[in-house]
Amino acid sequence: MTVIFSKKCEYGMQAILYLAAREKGTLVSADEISKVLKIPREFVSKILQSLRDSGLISSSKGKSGGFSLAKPASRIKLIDVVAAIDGLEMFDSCVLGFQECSPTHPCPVHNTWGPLRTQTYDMLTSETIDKLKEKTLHKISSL
Amino acid sequence: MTVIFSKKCEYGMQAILYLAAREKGTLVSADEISKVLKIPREFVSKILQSLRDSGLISSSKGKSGGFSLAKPASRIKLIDVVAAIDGLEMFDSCVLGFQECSPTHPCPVHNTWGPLRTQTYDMLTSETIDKLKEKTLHKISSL
DNA sequence: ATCAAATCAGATATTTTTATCTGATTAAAG
DNA sequence: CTTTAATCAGATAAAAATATCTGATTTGAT
Ligand code: SF4
Ligand code: SF4
Repeated sequence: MTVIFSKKCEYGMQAILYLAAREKGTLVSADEISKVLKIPREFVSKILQSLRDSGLISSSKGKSGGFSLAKPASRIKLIDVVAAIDGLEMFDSCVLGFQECSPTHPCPVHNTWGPLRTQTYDMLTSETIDKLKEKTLHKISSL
Repeated sequence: MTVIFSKKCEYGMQAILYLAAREKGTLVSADEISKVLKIPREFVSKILQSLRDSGLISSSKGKSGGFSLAKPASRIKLIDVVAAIDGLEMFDSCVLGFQECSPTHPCPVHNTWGPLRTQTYDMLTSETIDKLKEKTLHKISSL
């Protein structure tokens, strides 16, 4: 089973939250992120590379290189990470796994699942990651 | 990515809903379920076997054998299928994938995700599958 | 008795996800 | 210029999820 998002996506969200919390213009290495968030080093490294390809973060090579947000935290939302890694299809698909999905042929849990799905989407869309900074730092302090 | 539940679990929910909708004491073969719900035959067969092991449905072997609910549809809920196949851990875990989870160290989306998770649980828990019968039939007619 | 149609258990295969390895490149610092 | 610490791309490995196969057993109908 999974909890909505793939590991890649979860780690990606954690990492970008960490970058936002950590940022004062500084570059953060994959190694640091790996240690703080307890994510396998090479794995998070690959995820960071893909987020860079998506334009959410940028990177510098060489000694004292690392990663940083590609734009202000006030302009990045968690949904951006989801879109970049897992894609947004889940917000159009049925929780019961039925293929067809239309208002005229709702699945049996349509009435309750529909609104929940929308709320989940809103949760990822409404707040920019700078707003989540404090809570991220508090959370990380407990890892 | 996944949409909360594994394929096995989605198929299991579909199958048990179909059994509830189809039931007039009749036995339903794995082949019929496979064809109606468009699920690979051998795969749904395995899933049905595991639901039988869990005591949710019962089966008869031999010609004109098949599956039926082990108890009245009014006493089965979708959460039973989730518990039997995927387990209930998702309702205790973090949408961002953080390991530790406690009210004192909430993850950054705690305030919004917590209630949503509870609502999702409620959705699967509040209605018994006989209540979903009509909508299931309508849904299936469109496959 | 034989046949046909079904479940059943266990093995196997395929695909996807998760994770690691290898070696190349880059750039700062000594 | 050499060392060191980092990203990078591509290949590979390991694990989990998804799907199929194989042959045995059961049971109703012919
Ligand atoms: S919950 Fe409603 S909208 Fe979503 S797939 Fe089912 S029928 Fe379609
Ligand atoms: S959402 Fe809240 S309860 Fe759930 S894991 Fe995050 S902190 Fe814990």
